[in-house]
Amino acid sequence: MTDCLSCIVRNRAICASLRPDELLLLGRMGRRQRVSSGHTLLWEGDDAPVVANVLEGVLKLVAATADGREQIVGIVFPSDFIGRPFGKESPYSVSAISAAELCIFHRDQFDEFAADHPDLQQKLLRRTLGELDRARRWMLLLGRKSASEKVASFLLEMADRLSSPPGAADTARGFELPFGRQQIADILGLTIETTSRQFTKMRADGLIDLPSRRKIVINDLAALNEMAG
Amino acid sequence: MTDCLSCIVRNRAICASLRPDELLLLGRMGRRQRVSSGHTLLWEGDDAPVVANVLEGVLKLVAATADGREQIVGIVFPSDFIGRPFGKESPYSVSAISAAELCIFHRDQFDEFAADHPDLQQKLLRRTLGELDRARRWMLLLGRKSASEKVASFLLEMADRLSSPPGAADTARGFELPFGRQQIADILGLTIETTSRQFTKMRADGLIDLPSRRKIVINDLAALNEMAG
DNA sequence: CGGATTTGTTGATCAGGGTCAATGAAGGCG
DNA sequence: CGCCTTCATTGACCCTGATCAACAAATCCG
Repeated sequence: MTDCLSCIVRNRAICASLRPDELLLLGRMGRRQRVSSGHTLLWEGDDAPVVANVLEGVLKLVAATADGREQIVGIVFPSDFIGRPFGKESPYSVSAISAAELCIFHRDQFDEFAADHPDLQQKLLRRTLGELDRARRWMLLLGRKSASEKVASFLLEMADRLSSPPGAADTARGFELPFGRQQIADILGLTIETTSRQFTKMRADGLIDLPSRRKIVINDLAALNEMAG
Repeated sequence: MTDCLSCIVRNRAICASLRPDELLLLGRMGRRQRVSSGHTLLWEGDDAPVVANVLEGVLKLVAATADGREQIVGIVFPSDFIGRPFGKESPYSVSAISAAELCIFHRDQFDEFAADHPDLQQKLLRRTLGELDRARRWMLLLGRKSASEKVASFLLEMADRLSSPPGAADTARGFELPFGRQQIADILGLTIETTSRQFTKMRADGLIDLPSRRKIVINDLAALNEMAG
């Protein structure tokens, strides 16, 4: 595997807890892999033999009913961790929604390594606790919010998670979503039509601009916050 | 604090990872506390200065919108762990829904102890990963399932989690829910009326019996599984 | 550049589940 | 024991968001 020390997510991924010598060891176990948009890494219900760090790109975690309805239950960004340490099959599938680059480990090897490196395990625990908090706020959205509240909440969260990179010129208060409308619908527990109508309405009301399919510009943050409930 | 070695959840809680001498140390930090039904331990948004093991009783984790709509985002049973290690305020409130007995620790003290005891931390990580999986399956239910599918799924999960204690005579395939109808509605993202109607319909269709308010007897497990989607 | 395909928008209609309201059944407590 | 409070059920009605369908706009490629 190529050099962990120069890894783009070196300081943000769980590896940040490791010393250079430990990193070298872990690095030998891992291997980089590019996956193209749309590719599914892990299937719901199958045994998940790998875990990974995301270096680049965005992936989705999808749970589905027997008759094919889909709910996105997690969104994975660079520096996030994928997979299910400590055995068990994956309770959801994992697919790339943009071209992505991963740093993949065999689960068993990773588990073993983690057991010997408490700091790594603590990083993983912190991350998992954060994910759990996020999932639970999301449950409130899915269970109790109206379509307009859902879309407003979504835009605010995305603005927060996507427009942060400090290098970027945030002159434009805009950002580019890594999702299409159907995926947004699958995140919010709505249909694509309702989602689209909400976007249209928000634009008509002047809350946002939609300069292109995936671009969002927020005009009235306060109103959006109000709307999110 | 009283004796950890004779604790009812000794072998099921995260403490199971500790040796007797370690247990003694942790035991000195903790204190038992009874809480009565309805009492709220932690409030959403407030700093959460404590973590705890549940010895007895059932608690709920509740997230709410500004205007008071509530969604139950977690259910806590004996041997489960409560609270948010590693700082931060609690993103949901925690209330007892039956009389309960807890084993409470100061968060900072607990964090410190955990940092020195990797096995404990691993147990906590496993538990948290399990909770995250559960939360995600729950998201599918909230976002994509119909009222009847929600209630069927709920009954199946409760049958699984509640009727298991091996000592109990499972002659009757029945079990007693620790929730009232409103709480079930808050778990499923429904209103109390819809929930009630679904129960009534299932009884009319012979799938279940309702010998008393909180008792459930499952007559047709296969049909219920079918219905859960 | 231009046809084909995918993705998004808009409209019309419908139904699942919410809301409001009344009644009934349990459980609590003096 | 019997009143009172809480909790659950049932009914009537309505509204949000789903469904079905047509069309428009990007994007993909040869």
